[in-house]
Amino acid sequence: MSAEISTTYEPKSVEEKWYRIWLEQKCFQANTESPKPAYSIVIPPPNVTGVLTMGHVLNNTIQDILARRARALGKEVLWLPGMDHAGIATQNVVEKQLRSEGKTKHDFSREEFVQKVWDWKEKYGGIIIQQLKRLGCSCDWSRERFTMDPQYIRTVQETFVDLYRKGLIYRGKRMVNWDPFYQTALSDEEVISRATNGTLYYMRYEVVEEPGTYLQIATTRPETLMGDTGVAVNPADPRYKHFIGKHCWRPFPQAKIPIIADDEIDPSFGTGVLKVTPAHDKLDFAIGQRHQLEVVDVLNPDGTLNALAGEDFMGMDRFEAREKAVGKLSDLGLLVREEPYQNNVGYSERGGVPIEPRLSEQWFLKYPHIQETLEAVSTGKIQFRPERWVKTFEHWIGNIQDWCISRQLWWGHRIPVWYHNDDPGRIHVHTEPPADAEYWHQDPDVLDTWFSAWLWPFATMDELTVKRFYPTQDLVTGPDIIFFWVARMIMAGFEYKGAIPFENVFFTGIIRDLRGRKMSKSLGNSPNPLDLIAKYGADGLRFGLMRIAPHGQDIRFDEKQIEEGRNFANKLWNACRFRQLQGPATHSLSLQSLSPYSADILLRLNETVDRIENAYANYLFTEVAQLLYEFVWSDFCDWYLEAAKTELQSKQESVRGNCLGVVDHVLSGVLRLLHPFMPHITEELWYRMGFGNSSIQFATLDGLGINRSTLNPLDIAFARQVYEATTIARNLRAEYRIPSNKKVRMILKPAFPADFSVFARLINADPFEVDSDFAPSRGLPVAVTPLGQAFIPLEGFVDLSAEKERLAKEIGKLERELETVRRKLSNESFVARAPASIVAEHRQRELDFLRKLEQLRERAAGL
RNA sequence: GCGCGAUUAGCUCAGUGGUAGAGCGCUUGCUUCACACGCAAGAAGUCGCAGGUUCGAACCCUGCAUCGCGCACCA
Repeated sequence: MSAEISTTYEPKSVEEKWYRIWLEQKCFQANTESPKPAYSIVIPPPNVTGVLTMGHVLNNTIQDILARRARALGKEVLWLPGMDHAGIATQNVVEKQLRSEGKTKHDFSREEFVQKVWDWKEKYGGIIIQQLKRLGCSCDWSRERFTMDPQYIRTVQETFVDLYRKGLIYRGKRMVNWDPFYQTALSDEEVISRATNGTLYYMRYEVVEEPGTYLQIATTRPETLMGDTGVAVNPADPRYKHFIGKHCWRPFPQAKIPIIADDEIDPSFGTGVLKVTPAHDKLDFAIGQRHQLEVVDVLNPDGTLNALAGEDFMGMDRFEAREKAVGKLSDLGLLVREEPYQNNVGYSERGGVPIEPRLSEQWFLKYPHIQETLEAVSTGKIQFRPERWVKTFEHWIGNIQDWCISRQLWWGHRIPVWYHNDDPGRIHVHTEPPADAEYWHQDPDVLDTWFSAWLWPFATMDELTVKRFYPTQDLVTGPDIIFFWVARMIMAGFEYKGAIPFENVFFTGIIRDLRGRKMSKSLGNSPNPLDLIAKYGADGLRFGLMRIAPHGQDIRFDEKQIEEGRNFANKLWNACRFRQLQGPATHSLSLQSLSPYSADILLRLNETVDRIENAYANYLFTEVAQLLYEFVWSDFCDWYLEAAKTELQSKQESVRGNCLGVVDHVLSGVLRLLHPFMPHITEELWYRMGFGNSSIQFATLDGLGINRSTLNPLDIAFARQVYEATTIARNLRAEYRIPSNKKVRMILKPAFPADFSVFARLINADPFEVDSDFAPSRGLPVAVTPLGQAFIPLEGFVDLSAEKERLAKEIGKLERELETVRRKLSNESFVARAPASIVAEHRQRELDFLRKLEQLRERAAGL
């Protein structure tokens, strides 16, 4: 059982070994038949093209902590994993591959191309699943799902058909966000606005009815002027009132266009005159509709200009065309001036190019259950953590627009709609094609990836699993997909399960580099988590990251912190190693004869367990990590184990045994408490130490806390006095430049009779004498401690002035502290209004300071 | 323009009314029989600024500044 433990923990082999065993033993499989209470969580499905990022590490570590904590609390846990087919991202990977071979998707039929994507997926997809396993994630892999599994596809199609029949899905010609790079429509959420440096061009259009009179117009997009079908001013603008109803000349291709009045025109912007291009701007389109302006679309789907723009522009890219249009205006003497201008331009999230507002025929969804969704979050039926995201959520819901769900891609869920070849108005909306399929053609578009993702919490579950595990308890995700995913899942939950899909949503922060920049591939500032795992172990990475991941705040990543995680694992390893060198774990906890130090550590363990409980209740994972770190490193290793060495070396077997019982109790508890954060090392030590015969992940936390009434408060007070005295005495040693490993003679003039052997050990005093009648000689260095005065009889000369100076410094410090306390106590309002306990505390402090001062002054006076 | 967040030691960050904290880094001393991925001791902070509430404010309120994020506008 007790194989020898090396002095340095080597995570790699241990971590890989345990993960393999866990899988073999099916430890993570959820049992629908289990009588235990259910706990479930669904993974935010990573893209099938994805590789593990620091964001994934954070997100999935938190989920694993929740899952493993739930197991420790006796729950039947389902952590359901899977992947998203990630429409654009995946299609792009394959298209890129084709481009490198000098081909495009149009060299293949649609079926062939889709097959190629599947081939890619089988061969390279899902690397991230292996990476999540390396991280230690306790997902039920037997239930791994993909958003393009046959069953999932079926559910998506049924949903589409159902919503169509309910009238919530409809087809329409509307202004949509068009990505000219991928040549597809996008939802509003996929457009990100970026401040962009551009130019505001001032040009002039001649008024037809008044030759020689010009209207000045400011625009950032001169390349669309060929699509202008009107010029608009504010009806109340005195500068232009008399032009309303007249016309002006569009310079090229030359045409008469009307001057109209519309309230939406802001007279203070630019010149107060807007050129109206209904085909290429949302506002212009709306104005055009109101005034029955013609719609002239001068752009091709790929962002080049078409024949309507004129022959000299035809085929030209939109940004080249901008230069050319400016040049042409200038040549015609119509360009007045240009000025630098910063405005926000909508970019395609995926394509990275400016989007074009474009009029096109698309499928839209009217969101269901908007009101219930809003209420679920506002009333806290679904808890957002941190809560502040509720406001963002409410704002979005309040301004919600219909969702454009069709995408002009090949990879994805094909829209289950067929149009009759002879009469395109006749449509067949069904999960199955029409019986006389040869007379029909299917809609070429696929659905937005999020249209499958919004069904994730239940579309991944069979009937029995839904019954047992839906709704889920926790969702862990980034706030960047609050609209894309979180909000929509709630609506789908109401629509199809009549219930919320999850009770809590934990929003993680974003991991940034030390300069505060988002981590990204292009910046090259994102460390590879697998390199970090190789260097520090998965447990080290997990713990290190959790210790710096404040509650929902962004995180500045510093590899030093991960190193700390590794060091902590090593500390734990060596604490266990120390215990193991003391003999086998056959000692049980006996509360009958606890030493003061044992009583103290058990109380601190109790307090730590309580605080951890409380931190978990509030999803404060960083605090849990911090509490465990402090307890293990400081309370247990630095203080308790060092104090316990005296008992462990006792000749009395019962003293030794009692102490080992406490050490085992605390260590076994610590391993169980740490397991959610550091699953591998805790499992390894659990077995090595002989604390259990089955996996630690199912070990409950029962019996960890000790009934406080069995812990003698006087014992605990004494232990703390010893610790305080130790620090003071060690400080004195250091002041006198005595190396910490050097044994020196010390004499304690005790304040009260007690067993001071542990004190002697902790301050490395040998020989150590206790002498109530000790009469120190002049200038003998002293540490004034709660246990009494500890003297170091130095060999040879004693530097009187040095000791004098040292005492004066200490006295000065104490006097300042005393002064602070006294000032407060002499304040009548303080004594009258502050709670009695606070006042009493201050009084006690005053007494302590006085007592110590008195002793120090006495020593100083004797010099 | 509206909203949200941040501002605490050189660095990364804890700390929601009662003596300013941790780790790293720094200084000093230690291969002390678990651990140098370690041990001990130490230096280091007008808690962004200005008001207010309170016996008492890093913490609550108001205003401001700087940085970041989101939404809207974007001719």
